[in-house]
Amino acid sequence: MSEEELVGRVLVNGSVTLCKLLRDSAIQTLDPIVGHRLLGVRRRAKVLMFDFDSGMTLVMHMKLSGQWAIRRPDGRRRVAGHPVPKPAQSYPHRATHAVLTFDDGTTVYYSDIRQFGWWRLLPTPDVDALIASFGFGPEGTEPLDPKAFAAALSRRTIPIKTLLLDQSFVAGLGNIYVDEVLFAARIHPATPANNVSAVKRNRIVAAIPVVLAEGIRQEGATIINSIAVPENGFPAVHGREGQPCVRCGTPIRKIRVGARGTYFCPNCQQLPWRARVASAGTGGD
DNA sequence: TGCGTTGTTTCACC
DNA sequence: CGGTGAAACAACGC
Repeated sequence: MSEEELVGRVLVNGSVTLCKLLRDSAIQTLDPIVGHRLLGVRRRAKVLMFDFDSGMTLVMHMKLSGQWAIRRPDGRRRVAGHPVPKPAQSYPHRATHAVLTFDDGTTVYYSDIRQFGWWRLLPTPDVDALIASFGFGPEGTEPLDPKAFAAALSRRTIPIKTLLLDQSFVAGLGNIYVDEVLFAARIHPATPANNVSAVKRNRIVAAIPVVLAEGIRQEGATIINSIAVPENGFPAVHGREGQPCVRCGTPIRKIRVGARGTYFCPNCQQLPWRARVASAGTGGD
């Protein structure tokens, strides 16, 4: 969203009112980009990069509760990310920690109710090394190589959900979207990765880019206090504990997998026979 | 008030 | 050394 709205504009003002937003930044002020033109926007995994014509790049991660709200000079507004602050209310909100103003009158409000997100300002040539240091795997928004995916799964015993959350394995999936991918692929989230059949594996490969595309289209899922407000039936399972499965009507269940809240349909997503036996044999559940 | 929340890192251990 | 699982951390709302 930011690309079409902001690229080509000059940043005329940038204020950060939460010191720790730039805590780990090489440069602790936005001064080096104020008065400069935004040349382009990039994304890798969940990291956004804004390249300015001063040779500096603003890099950011919104973590679990970051939000971008763009207000155009004509009053039109676009909001992406966390649902709080409510898009309809007035900005800045109590949770607004940075405001950017561009030369056409466009204003960007960055809010983060949990304050876990971060911004870093650094020379553009240093960005690649920073991104490399994160060790991201292949982009989930791009088609994955099914052979490499199969080989990787066969070597891992951890729950498939935990593996899909690993950004060095596939980059871009968070807790909500992993649950949605596994629902689309009809796989129990606790299934050991090496017990996922070839058919189900291919369903995962197909589902990942589709789920991420829908998440991006919606500009973030609306989940407030663990309760989803689905749009067009999405999210289908995450945040819908006790509500009927959109496919079979069975109440959605919530469990913990790898210490993460995990939603699934107990009818559509069953453990394979091998995993059930293994889990019964060790007395686990 | 302590627990839940998520993305990520760190830790002990095999 | 790498896979694993658990714990830690960030801050806040309920």
